[in-house]
Amino acid sequence: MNTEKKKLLIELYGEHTKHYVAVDCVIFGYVDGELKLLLYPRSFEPEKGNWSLLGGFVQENESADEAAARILKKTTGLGHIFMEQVSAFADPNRDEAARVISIGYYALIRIDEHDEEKIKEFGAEWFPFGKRPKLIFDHDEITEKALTKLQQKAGYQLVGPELLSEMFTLTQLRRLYEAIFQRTFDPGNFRKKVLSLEVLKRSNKKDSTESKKGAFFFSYIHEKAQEKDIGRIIKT
Amino acid sequence: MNTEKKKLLIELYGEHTKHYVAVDCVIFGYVDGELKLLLYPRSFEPEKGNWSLLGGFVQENESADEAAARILKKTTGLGHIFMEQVSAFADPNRDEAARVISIGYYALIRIDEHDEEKIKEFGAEWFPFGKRPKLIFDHDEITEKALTKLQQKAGYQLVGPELLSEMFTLTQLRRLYEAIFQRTFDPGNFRKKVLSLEVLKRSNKKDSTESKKGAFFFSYIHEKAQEKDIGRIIKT
DNA sequence: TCAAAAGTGTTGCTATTACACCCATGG
DNA sequence: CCATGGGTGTAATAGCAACACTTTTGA
Repeated sequence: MNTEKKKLLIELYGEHTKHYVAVDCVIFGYVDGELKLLLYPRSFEPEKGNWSLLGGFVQENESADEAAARILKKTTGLGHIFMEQVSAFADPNRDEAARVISIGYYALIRIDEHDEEKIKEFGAEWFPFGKRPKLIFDHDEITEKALTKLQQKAGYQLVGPELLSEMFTLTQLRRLYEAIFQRTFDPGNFRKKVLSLEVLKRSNKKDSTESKKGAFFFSYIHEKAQEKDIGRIIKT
Repeated sequence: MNTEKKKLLIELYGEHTKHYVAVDCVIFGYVDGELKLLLYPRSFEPEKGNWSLLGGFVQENESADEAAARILKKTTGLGHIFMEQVSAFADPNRDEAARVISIGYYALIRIDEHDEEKIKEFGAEWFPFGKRPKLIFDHDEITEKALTKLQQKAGYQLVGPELLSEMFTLTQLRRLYEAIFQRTFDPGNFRKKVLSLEVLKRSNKKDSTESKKGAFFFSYIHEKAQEKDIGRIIKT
């Protein structure tokens, strides 16, 4: 298409309204048997100082995925993080200052690996999911939808590797699942189910901090896990 | 918040780029044992004349849901239609003429109820899902994601009422499910499964067009169906 | 009368649940 | 030496898939 023509088209589209488009990130972490949420005090009016999701505007030449990754990198120091889009939120009154259409994301990060300095610099804090403060605008709604999406994902694929460290015991993995699904799982049955997927490799190291006997550390076999369709793990 | 302050904020947001935001609708219908898709020839450049999803821009004071409903109403004459958001599509190069962020939706409509005149007026046509033409931009991707979402929904809730007429036989419902999931279901097992949900009411009328014996018409008990969590119907 | 769909019943298998029980060991 | 989590085994059950079989009636 030549420039002349392109100019014409832009004029054609031009009769329509343009909108601010932002991304808002629900950042999940996990530590001490609890699912956590990384929240930020909003740095400008309106709602300045109140807790909000990590957000930012989508710029000229980046996709929403790229915008979310850029903002996450800038504020946590982490790249190559698992992220997934939740949905778009486009109520014209969702942001009281101006119309901003937001695309919601959730991210899973290993709390022990992030850059604490950077997080402090922005005043961010980790909250237990169940004890999070009220958030600004529709961020509570975004957060709840994000948890639902996370549960869906965790129901079909093991989410251990994204939230735990490289090596973990099956009890740690079970507690993570208990945190995500807000229910308990039978230790024996959970172990059998998870091992039957054949995506975990047992190391010869043991963790002795959580029990007298000591529990073997497992790690994720990434290649095997890629093979699609390991089927439903948790029935909801 | 006073106007003075508000003005200031808008200026604050103002440093960021604004974007065109559109909605694109994957319109599913069902007739003659086939899942159908309603497609439109694009009315302006670029890609003028090529097949595309039904789309339109999100205006100043409407949500994306409202925009989708408005556009659907305008082009099919139908209101109160089941619609669900698929996801946002925000690749900066997805539309070759200008950057347009699109929010994808899918809709389920009863083919026999729509306004045929209106559809003709726009040159739209129904295509069997499996024999649809190549679509413009990323509309094929939107379409595939929409089918996945539809399958997810149909796996947990009966989608009969949205796509069939008020009264339907269990065989008709089964064929609809076979079309959605692109596989066959055992007639006996499907019947038992569906009836066990207790959301269908048998009428005393029979349909005699499809078999010698005649099959009872069923209708949907809307109140019962609203009760959340009828559980997984189809395991995928 | 018989093909073809409607509708019911039976059977075998698999996945899930609940729970019993042994193991190892730090306090 | 015993309480605690690690780890294995098992019996009861529920859900599902496969398919046999019976009913009805128009062509």
